[in-house]
Amino acid sequence: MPELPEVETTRAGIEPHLVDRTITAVTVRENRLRWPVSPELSQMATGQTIVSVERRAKYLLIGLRRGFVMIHLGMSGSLRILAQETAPQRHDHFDMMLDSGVILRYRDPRRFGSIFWLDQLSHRLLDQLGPEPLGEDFDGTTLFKASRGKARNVKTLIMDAGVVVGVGNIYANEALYLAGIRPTQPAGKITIKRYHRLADAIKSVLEKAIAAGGTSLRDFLKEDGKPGYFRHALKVYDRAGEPCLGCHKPLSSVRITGRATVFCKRCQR
DNA sequence: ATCGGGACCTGCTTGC
DNA sequence: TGCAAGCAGGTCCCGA
Repeated sequence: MPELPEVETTRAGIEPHLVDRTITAVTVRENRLRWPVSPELSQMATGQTIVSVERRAKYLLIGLRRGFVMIHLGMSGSLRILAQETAPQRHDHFDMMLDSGVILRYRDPRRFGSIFWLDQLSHRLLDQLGPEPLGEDFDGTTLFKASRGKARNVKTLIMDAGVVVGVGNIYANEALYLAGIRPTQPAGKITIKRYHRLADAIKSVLEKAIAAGGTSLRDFLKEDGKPGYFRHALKVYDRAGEPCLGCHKPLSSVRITGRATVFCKRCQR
């Protein structure tokens, strides 16, 4: 479900409910996620005050006076803010109770997500990540340099978290369409000029998606239970066979490393 | 070193 | 109607 805009939407939504609150209890109902939930999490976090709610790539980082709770939503995860205790549903794996009475509840049917306790802001899953796409240290030159000598296709390149983080399947398709670049193009053959267009397209589509509250396709809901509205702005994702919004030819689809890839043969070269 | 594919899960849609 | 196959927003890890 969540790519960077959905994670950022969630972060911004939960932040005001969490900062300056004290954690009164942590409940782990199911610890078998992508990796086991850190066994010390409940003991370390309970009684502590939350000082920040940040995001790095698709990880949420809840900063406490001492240590961090790190959450990844995987494919089907979501966080909700509950004003009061309600009976947990199937797949509600984790609760964090606050002194305000609010509960932060984690749901993840497929259990591809993860929840870790971190003593410090360092983790093997964080330390190898590339730059943030909306940061100043990411631009066309970043992509150009990472692509030299690479035979892999450009879509796989921009979805590689070691190159740039946060670009998942929806926004990779959208950004390549906006930049007029065919997803199957070998990354090593693309000019720096076109990589500048692509980096700009990535920034643009992510910013617009964040402003719209993310993309709700099947089951993504914001922390308040409402959907995001960027779905209506998608130009190619989930539109295979439908007319290109530019030239009206039917959109083509292929699979690239197992992922649905939609593009326009005329508008993307 | 680089790359593609498998693996991890559940739930919904599609097609026979 | 029922059942099985196929597919889904992620990404680590392994073997080639």
